[in-house]
Amino acid sequence: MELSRRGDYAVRAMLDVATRPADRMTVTKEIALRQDIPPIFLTKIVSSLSQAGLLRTYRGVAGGVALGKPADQISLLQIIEAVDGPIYINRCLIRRGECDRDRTCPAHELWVQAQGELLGLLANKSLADLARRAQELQQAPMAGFAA
Amino acid sequence: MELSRRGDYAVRAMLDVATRPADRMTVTKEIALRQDIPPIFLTKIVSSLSQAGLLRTYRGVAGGVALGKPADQISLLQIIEAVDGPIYINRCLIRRGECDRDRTCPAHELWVQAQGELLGLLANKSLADLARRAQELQQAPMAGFAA
DNA sequence: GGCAAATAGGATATAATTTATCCTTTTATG
DNA sequence: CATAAAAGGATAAATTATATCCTATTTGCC
Ligand code: SF4
Ligand code: SF4
Repeated sequence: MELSRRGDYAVRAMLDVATRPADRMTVTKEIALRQDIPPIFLTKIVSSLSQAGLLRTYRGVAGGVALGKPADQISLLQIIEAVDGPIYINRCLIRRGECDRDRTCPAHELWVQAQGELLGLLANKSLADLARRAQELQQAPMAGFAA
Repeated sequence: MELSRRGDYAVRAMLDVATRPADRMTVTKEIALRQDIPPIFLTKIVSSLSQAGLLRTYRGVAGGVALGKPADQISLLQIIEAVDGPIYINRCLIRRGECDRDRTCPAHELWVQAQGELLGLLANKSLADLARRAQELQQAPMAGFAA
């Protein structure tokens, strides 16, 4: 019932790329440093994100990674499913018939609903939303003590 | 991101007890048979449910288990948390400060919201709701082919 | 061409968690 | 006292998650 580290890392990595100047390439190792993600592990994650088309990667000396499409066309759901595969909150939601009780199981209906809401939320939240919010949070004045 | 087997079993076991005649005791082994749950594993689950007050258990020859309180006062959330511990969909929701980025992390806010919705759904669905729905589903006519 | 810097990918190690069973004890009934 | 049930501790087995290592490939630049 918990998001994998991979998924959390992937979101942070995408956010890191999205909040850098778009004209310069971002290098995986630097993302790892800034975001405190195990560097070699991150290369795997970047690879998945790249295969999903969410990142574009460039090899070689001046290489690095950049967004594969505009940030407002990348949803959180896409990011997470790119690295963790399809999300399901119970196994009967993998596909119909995966659990042979699903026709008569009242819990099944509940999971269908819960999953729908979760996926909806993630599908409607874009990387651009997050990036915007990230800036707000960074600029936010501290709830300071000295007036 | 997936419910544990334990959690799924727990819901089914509770539902099984809730849909039996309340005057007779239900025996764990029989629940296991009916619900197709590994019997010894189920004893552990029953034990957790009992410690959480959701089941009352009785040892000895005429023993067994019964609901610990009325079915409409038992939420799905209680059942699942009784066997799996507190639900959190990302580790920053375990407690404040668990991830030191949580003050400035835009993803954190998303998880807070998602978790709120999920827990709300589970907290508002009672075992009685499920039991009622179970009866409906059993009585429901098949979407038959022969007219 | 050859070196250096970057991603790609396969294999593998390590750790953590989940699932499940075994064995012994305790409790209650008749 | 024999039997049937739950309780609980220890442990096994399986699965999954996390992370690293090593080699290959691509690219820019001198
Ligand atoms: S919730 Fe019901 S249908 Fe889904 S896995 Fe559990 S038993 Fe099967
Ligand atoms: S979502 Fe943000 S706050 Fe939560 S664990 Fe990930 S990085 Fe930390």
